Amino acid sequence: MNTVLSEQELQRRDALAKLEALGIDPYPAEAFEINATANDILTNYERDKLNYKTISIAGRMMSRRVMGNASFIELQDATGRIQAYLKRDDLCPGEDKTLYNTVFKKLLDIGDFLGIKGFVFTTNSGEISIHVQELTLLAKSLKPLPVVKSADGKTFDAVTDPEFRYRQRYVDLVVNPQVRETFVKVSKVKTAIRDFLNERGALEVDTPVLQSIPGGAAARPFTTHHNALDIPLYLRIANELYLKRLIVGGYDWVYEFSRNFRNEGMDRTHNPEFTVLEFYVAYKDYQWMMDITEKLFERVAIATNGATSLQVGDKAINFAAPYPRVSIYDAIKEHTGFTVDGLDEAGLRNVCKQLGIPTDESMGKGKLIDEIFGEKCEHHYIQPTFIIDYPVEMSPLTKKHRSKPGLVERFELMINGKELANAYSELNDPIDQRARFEEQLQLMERGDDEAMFIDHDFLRALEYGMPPTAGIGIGIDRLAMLMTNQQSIQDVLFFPQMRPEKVVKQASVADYQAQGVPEEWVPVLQKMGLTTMETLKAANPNKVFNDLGGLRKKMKLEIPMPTKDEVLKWFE
RNA sequence: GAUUCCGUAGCUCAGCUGGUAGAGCAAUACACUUUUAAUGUAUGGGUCCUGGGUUCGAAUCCCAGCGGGAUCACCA
Repeated sequence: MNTVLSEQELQRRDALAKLEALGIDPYPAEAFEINATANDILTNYERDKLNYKTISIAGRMMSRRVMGNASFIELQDATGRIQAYLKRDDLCPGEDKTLYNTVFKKLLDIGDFLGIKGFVFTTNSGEISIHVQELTLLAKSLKPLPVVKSADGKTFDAVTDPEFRYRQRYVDLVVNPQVRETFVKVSKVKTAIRDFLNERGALEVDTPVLQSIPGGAAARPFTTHHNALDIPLYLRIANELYLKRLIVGGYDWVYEFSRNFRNEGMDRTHNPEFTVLEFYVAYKDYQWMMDITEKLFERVAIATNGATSLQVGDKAINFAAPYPRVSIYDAIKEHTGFTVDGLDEAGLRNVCKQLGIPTDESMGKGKLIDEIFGEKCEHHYIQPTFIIDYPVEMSPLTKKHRSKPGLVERFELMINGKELANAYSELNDPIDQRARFEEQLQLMERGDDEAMFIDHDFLRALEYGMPPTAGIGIGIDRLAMLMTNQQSIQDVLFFPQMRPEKVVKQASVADYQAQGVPEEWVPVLQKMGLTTMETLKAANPNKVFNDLGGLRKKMKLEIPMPTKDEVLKWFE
């Protein structure tokens, strides 16, 4: 990040000063009353012209076409862009034409926020426009926006650099309307889920983000420290164990949009913080959960895109319920030909070897089966499919299967070759749960750094009794990616994680003054690239003195030259 | 973390086997008093990501670093 001002930034600061000199506050405090939006005018004006005789609208000026005593600008508000027409003598009915000639033409810039009052009309070339009668500057913009133009569906000079777009998302949102659209859809996904759950009597809750035991999932947490308590705390990797405590407490359906944090790699589908919707329902099982899940996804698809069918890349995905249900063993058999049902650890390792899947000593039975599925099966499930009945070893919080020994009542929902949701009949036998946690401890000792810790308070809660419960976690960011047809998680998060930007270290004006440099010469030294005291002192005093004269002329500064002796003191 | 590609004006991008840094938009000034990304003329604007090296000479070649993208690994 460079803090030296560019030519255009200096011009805008100059315009700012001139506005103030004219008595115009570039950042007025008063509210600006609005009675119309761009989209409202464009969609309704033609059939309701009488209602647009005295409109008041505000937004950013995104383009300006001056033609002598008349001009056209484009105003962009939250709903879109509309053209406005300014005529000098309408804007300035009296003798004083300053507002048009100076303020509008010289001192306003693309990106400024304006409030305009006037009436709507249609131009000769047929474009619905606002005839401006009053113009108010609402906020001056000091940094030039990238100018993106478009016509006939073609876009010119669009800002596409991902680094620019993610670091300065505000600019991305201003100049790329389709990005604003994407995030509106992301919001619709969440609203649709809330509506769906609230209609059925679910209770939205909040549980701790700071946890002393990061439980409920297998992942590496971020660690932090609480000063007053003097204890380590972890940012949550999941909220599962807290929601189940609430089921113990007597609620029968709770949900939370949980911001989770995992200290792992980042890529197109992983951000260190991400959102998972979890919900838990008393007296239900995973069969019921599959029924409700397919209804939920169907609802979300309709709410965000208006249809159950959705084109994602080159694939059409159909969210209409119901979805097929395939056991993980059947899936492996179908896609590899191997029957892994009943195999022990050594047998599974052998299968992995034959399939060319690398294994290591820390992997238990569950992990091995997971590897085979992930490697050979997962990507085949494009249409929504429930993969069900997982081995007990990979599911330490899941109830044992009612009829199939060695398995648990669990499903994952696969869509477009990716896992979108994970759900199960919750384990509510406290004795069994304690034993499962202890197995996790053994995995940890074998070197699995993602195995779970024992949460004794959670076990105590289970000992008071938890009703049979079905629970699910749905990856909201990935669901949003799917629903908005985005390839990268960074495109459905407003501010994806980035390495912090380097701020170019720069001396302040006070630093220069302390060195004896008069304030008016500071910009000149900065122009020479002498932006720190170290570079200044290391510079050749004779050359600096000479360059001062040259730049004084070039920058059109009307300040007297310092003497050479005065300049030499800057280097002491 | 590994591999690979990229980093040039406010923005989008050219810049060949090394020879004084370029265009369009944006900006400034003037002209034109008119519309549909696109009026004309002129002007200003650069730490060619940073630091080394090779060379008479580096935006260009080499090395290292920084930042980003993509692929992979881990995971949701």
